[in-house]
Amino acid sequence: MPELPEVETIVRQLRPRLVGRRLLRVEVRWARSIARPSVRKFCDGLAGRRIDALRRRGKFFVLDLDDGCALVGHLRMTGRLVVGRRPDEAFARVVFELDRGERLVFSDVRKFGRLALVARLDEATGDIGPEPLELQGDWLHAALAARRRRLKPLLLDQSFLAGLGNIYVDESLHRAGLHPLRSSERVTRRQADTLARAIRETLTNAIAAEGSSFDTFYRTPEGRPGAFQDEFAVYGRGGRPCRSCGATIRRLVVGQRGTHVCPKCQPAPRGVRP
DNA sequence: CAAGACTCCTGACGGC
DNA sequence: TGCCGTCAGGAGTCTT
Repeated sequence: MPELPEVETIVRQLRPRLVGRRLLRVEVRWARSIARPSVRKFCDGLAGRRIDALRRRGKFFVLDLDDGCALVGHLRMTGRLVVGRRPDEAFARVVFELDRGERLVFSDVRKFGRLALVARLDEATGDIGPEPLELQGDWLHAALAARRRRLKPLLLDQSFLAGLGNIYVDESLHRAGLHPLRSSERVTRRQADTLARAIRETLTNAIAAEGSSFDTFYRTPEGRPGAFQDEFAVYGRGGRPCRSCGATIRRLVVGQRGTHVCPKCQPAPRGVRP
């Protein structure tokens, strides 16, 4: 579920509540939520540590600890982080006891989310691409030309660009007027500039709206839903009129992912029947 | 190297 | 009301 704007919102809201606090004890209720090291070493390694910083890298959140290690997590589809004295969390998978009688809870209905305790960030994230908020057209153009892939799966590939998911790829491609099946190597320099700007603007607007919520799952740590779902141009709007041109938004499947496209704003590449 | 199938999980929703 | 199929904001692995 959470993509870059949702993780950024969570990090911003939790930062003042977590930085400087101590982790007293860790309880793991679903062992596979811990990616590494072992559950035992995870709990032992965190007990007594102070949180020095909270930040984001792609869709990962990172708690830097006072011993130089980091608690790194990925929320995948349904993960959440909540802080409170008695957080109401029916699906708690990992519970961290903090000082001052509070708890940090990692809850996750579908159990896809993962936490890791690592000495170096890339042990948890692997080799991931650059941050999309700093994306520049010249780099993007060269990177697209170096691959021969359809735009949508490439933009979803975290080793190419770190942070975009299904919603924001569809929204960014619509904003840039590019079809998700367009071949990456055929994107012109000018189109790459437009796409880079569309990605930055889409994400910036989504962060300003505190992300997107359209079911019971994503809530900011303050408990509020995001508001960006009200600004969706195409995502989840199949069969409805495009807000820019009035054409009917189409839903197709690309790389096993639901994909939303305006046939007029995003002309299909050669050989693709719209 | 690229792309598709399948897997990990649970809950919500539509149809019958 | 109940059962069943389908779908979901992610990503790793294996096969073609």
